[in-house]
Amino acid sequence: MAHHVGMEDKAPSDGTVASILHADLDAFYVSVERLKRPELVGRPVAVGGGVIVSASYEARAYGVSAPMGIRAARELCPRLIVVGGSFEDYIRLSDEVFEICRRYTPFIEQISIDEAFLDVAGARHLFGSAETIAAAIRRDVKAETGLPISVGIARTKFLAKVASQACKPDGLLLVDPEHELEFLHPLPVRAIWGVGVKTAAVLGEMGIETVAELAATPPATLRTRLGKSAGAHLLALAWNRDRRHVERHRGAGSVGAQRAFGRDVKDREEHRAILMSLADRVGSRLRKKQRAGRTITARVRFSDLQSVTRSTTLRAAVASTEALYRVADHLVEKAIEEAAEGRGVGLLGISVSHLVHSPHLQLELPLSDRRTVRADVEDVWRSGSPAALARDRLDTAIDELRAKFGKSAVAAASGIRQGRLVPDEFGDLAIPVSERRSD
DNA sequence: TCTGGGGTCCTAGGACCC
DNA sequence: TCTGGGGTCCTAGGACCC
Repeated sequence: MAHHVGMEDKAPSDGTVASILHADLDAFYVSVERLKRPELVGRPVAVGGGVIVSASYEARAYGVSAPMGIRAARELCPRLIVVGGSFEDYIRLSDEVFEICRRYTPFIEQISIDEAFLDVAGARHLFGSAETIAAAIRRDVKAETGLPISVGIARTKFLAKVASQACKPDGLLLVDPEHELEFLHPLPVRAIWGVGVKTAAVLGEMGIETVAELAATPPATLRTRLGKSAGAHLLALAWNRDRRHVERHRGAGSVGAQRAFGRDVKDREEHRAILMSLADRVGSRLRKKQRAGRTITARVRFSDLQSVTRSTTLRAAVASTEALYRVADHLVEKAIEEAAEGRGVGLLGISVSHLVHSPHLQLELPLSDRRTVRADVEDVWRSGSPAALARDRLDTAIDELRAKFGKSAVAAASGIRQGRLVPDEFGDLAIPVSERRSD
């Protein structure tokens, strides 16, 4: 890939000065809906379909939060206004916001649609202190998009994130390197990024409620209760030891899609229809990114909300709808056989990981005049069996060769049919490793 | 309070290889 | 043939985040 040209991917911050910003849009989806419908301002609003995905601060005051069923939310807040989401708008505005941030520093790591880390260590001589830059970003974002955004500033990524959470909504908070622990230690352990309900419960059993108490716990005790890595990690964070850099270009590690039915489905044909549309979504997103993946995971959630996964790793990466569908269907079959116990299915999901660049296979073809040509083949599988898929691909390749080499290639069409796919035999691509081994 | 859809990271056991 | 240690890869599940 040609992305880094002359510029480091890792940000320049040396960890001694507070120059990491965490910028986080406030109740993002709700804020966007309010731009379109100003009458929603000041009222308890939530964006959601089956469940709440974003709640305004007025709604949060009643205890409404994501993910909560809409009915339950209405019980807490009868005046709640629920609006449907418009994801294209969210993506467009998110892009606008982070483009504004980019005026101040190229060192931006976007971690979700509504938040990003920025390293402004190298930008201070141009624009002023980190605090000045944060204020400018907040001002520009408000003026140009109308959206409120909170910014936390600290010496580490972790603390910047804690700071932005602490100053929400529409706030700005700098944690002075001299007074980090005074800020951090009184907070509840849940304020730590990575401590969820389960971990907080385990810590609670140990009598640990605040970050200060966590910080004072012997490492060995934490390791035995939370695991080696998690224990060490949380203890480090409790002392604000965090050496992670702001990283640009963090490509996704997996791509997936899932769908909940909202009811019990036992019919395999219905499952297949859903799987095909999921495979199509995942496949087209992969192809758009010029990526393909080797490990396919299918998720099945049963009617009682218990869910299982089955996965397989192929010898070569795939990105085609057809291959994803076939592998996923095989995995779902297996999951149901092994775990359903008569229960119906409430959700199906497909996810692809182990991603590599360039999903294109290269085709090596001997022409009838003894020349050999190589061609990249577009990922366009359509038919059913591996053999038929191979033919389908070859046909596509032949079309391309005709366009590239003209009549000599057309005349050599029968010779081309002897072509071999490299680096792998074609049919292998959609066959799980574990099954192939037996032959 | 029974809940969507997109992700990340870690763990543990087993297979397999040297 | 036995024995051991180390490393990598794969699979399944779980916790967490927005």
